[in-house]
Amino acid sequence: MAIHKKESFSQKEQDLAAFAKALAHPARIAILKVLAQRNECICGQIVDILPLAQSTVSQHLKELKTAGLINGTVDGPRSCYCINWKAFDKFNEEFSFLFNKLKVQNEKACC
Amino acid sequence: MAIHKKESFSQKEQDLAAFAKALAHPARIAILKVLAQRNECICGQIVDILPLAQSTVSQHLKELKTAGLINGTVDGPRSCYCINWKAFDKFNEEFSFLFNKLKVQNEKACC
DNA sequence: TTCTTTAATCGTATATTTGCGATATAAGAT
DNA sequence: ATCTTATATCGCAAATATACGATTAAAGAA
Repeated sequence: MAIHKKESFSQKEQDLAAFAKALAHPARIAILKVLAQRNECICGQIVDILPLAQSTVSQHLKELKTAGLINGTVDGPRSCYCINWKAFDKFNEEFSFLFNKLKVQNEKACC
Repeated sequence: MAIHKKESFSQKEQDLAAFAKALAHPARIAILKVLAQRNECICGQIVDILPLAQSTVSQHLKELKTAGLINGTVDGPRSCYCINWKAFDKFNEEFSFLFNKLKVQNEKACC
């Protein structure tokens, strides 16, 4: 592909895309669902639920954390994770700003 | 990676992930923004705005269309696109159902 | 100290995505 | 019929993502 052009887009566009990207895998959706239901979880509990190897789950958790969707803290030999609701709120807002606001003013018939 | 395991997740998880995936690139966010602002656009107008080749834009449009985020109809030699607001509403709902509802009941302190 | 438990990271194979030029297609204009 | 315009598709190269086993790291238990 030669060169990636992601940088040529606005920061907001990149941020929204990055958030969406973190959600763009069913395993990560499933992880978030578990965290939402239980408020917090250690990695092992998630490994027990998902049909994936420990290393794979750990990698997905890392991506979610890097993207800012979850928080994680070390607790002895284990790691505790929970959803970063503030991030969800922020992106929900950005998303609405970009689309829903515009939607109201021009949900006309189109092609 | 051997085998893809996406199939082992629930349909709703897969659907949400697929929607997010369509949003997971700044170029596609930018395209949606343009469509939201102008209600409808032909491919060439988008090509003029984005810093990408015509073939690349066409590919992104195809992905958005396949994922159901936009509608597209042939209009003589050109193609007209617009946002499929119904899809946005549907996924907004799914998303809220999965996360926001749970959020209200347990936005406790966590790790 | 050594053993066990828990999780992160490394290395690697494979699949998918991104991007572009070139080409094909389709319809209106000449 | 040929030319022009607008877009889709093909073929390819490079970058990323996905998945897992093996290894490492870190801390509590024996």
